[in-house]
Amino acid sequence: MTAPSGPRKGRPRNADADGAILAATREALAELGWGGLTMGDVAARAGVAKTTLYRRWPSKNELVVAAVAEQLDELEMADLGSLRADIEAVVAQFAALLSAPETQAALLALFAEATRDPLLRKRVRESIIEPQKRLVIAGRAAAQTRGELPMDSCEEMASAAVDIIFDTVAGTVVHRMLVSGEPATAEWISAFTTLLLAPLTEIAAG
Amino acid sequence: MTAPSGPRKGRPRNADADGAILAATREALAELGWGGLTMGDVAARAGVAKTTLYRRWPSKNELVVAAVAEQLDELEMADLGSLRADIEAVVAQFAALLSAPETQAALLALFAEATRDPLLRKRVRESIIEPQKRLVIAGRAAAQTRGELPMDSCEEMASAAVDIIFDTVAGTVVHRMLVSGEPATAEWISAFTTLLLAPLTEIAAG
DNA sequence: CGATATACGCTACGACTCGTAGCGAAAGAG
DNA sequence: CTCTTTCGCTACGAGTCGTAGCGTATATCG
Repeated sequence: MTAPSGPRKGRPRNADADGAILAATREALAELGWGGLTMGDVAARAGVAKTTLYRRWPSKNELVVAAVAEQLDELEMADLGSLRADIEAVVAQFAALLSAPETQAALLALFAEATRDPLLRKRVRESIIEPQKRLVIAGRAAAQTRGELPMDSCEEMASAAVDIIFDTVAGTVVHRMLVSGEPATAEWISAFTTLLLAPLTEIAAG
Repeated sequence: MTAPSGPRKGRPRNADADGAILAATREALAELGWGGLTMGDVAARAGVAKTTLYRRWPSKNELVVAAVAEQLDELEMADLGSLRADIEAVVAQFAALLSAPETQAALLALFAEATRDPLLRKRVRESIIEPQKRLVIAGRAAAQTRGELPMDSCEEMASAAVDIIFDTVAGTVVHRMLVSGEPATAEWISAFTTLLLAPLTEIAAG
């Protein structure tokens, strides 16, 4: 379904233009931010006319959402064999994602817009937040099968544990990368993981 | 120093206008977001002329920074007699403040703009982030006098501890309230405090 | 009291951006 | 060849930022 049955008659769209425009949007977003980004500038960077942008996306907001969504389709998670390694991998992944200036500006601009647009907020949560939560769930499950963490006594506690761990990891990394503005060095990741490991078993046990 | 010795001659500024303008800014920011907020609209809401805004703040950015900073000055650190109670109280305060839509939109819009504007980023850190560290400092001092935490072995370690604690608390609460969009229930606050208390003494001890 | 100095509201302005409309030309389908 | 769609280009109306000028209101100083 949703077969992209493009128009069968007429001049076809430039297939390369979409990627070039979205890349130019992310580039401009990194340099100028949401407010400083202009459609004319994006068009010039992509080497197309401004009217071409509006022919493919109805507004500046929609264009930026599409540009960020395309960027966030790369997220994955690996089982590294130990709880510490998995946590450090998750933290490093967050940090790497947030170290790109274009992602910083794009994500925060999206979050800001989402605070007053419930539809956009829902889309951000489903496309960005929940997938990251699955990383925590997978890591916990792997640690439990390895015997590093006790099995969940009940489903409710497990869900709460996932939420609190995710909020702490994501929140702290985001705060450090975006607010403090300091990079997540290997030393910092290791120290934060140590800090996180101490109470983890307690919470997991319930 | 920095005695705000205002001009001694000439018509004095309307003392009520500052508060009205900042309140109008937060209100407009909640309804329209950063991009939708206009200086003319803020002036109309506050019942002043647009030129009055520019007479008191040099730009839209600075006005929003001041509006958000004023909002966050409401936070206070209460001495409730135990470290756990103090932490839970300040987390609850912070969460309650961030549950207001106007604060959500304001903070996120500000952070988003700050990712591209180093000067604005610096202003945000100085006017909003750094002043809130006083809560951590006060809470730690109270806990130390009560004997719940050891005294600082050296100033450098104490400063690092304050930074880490603040980053974790602020980052986690902000993330949960603004990004995940879930309320900070009493259960969540209690669980997060437990998570925070375990490594706290280690860090404080150095 | 008058002179001085500042804040105020109002209007207008230049520069810039959004998003749209119209034009001729290009590129494919039937 | 004809029809349809996309393309780049130019121009436009509406709206915003931040500034300047003007007359007026309200304070301090001599």
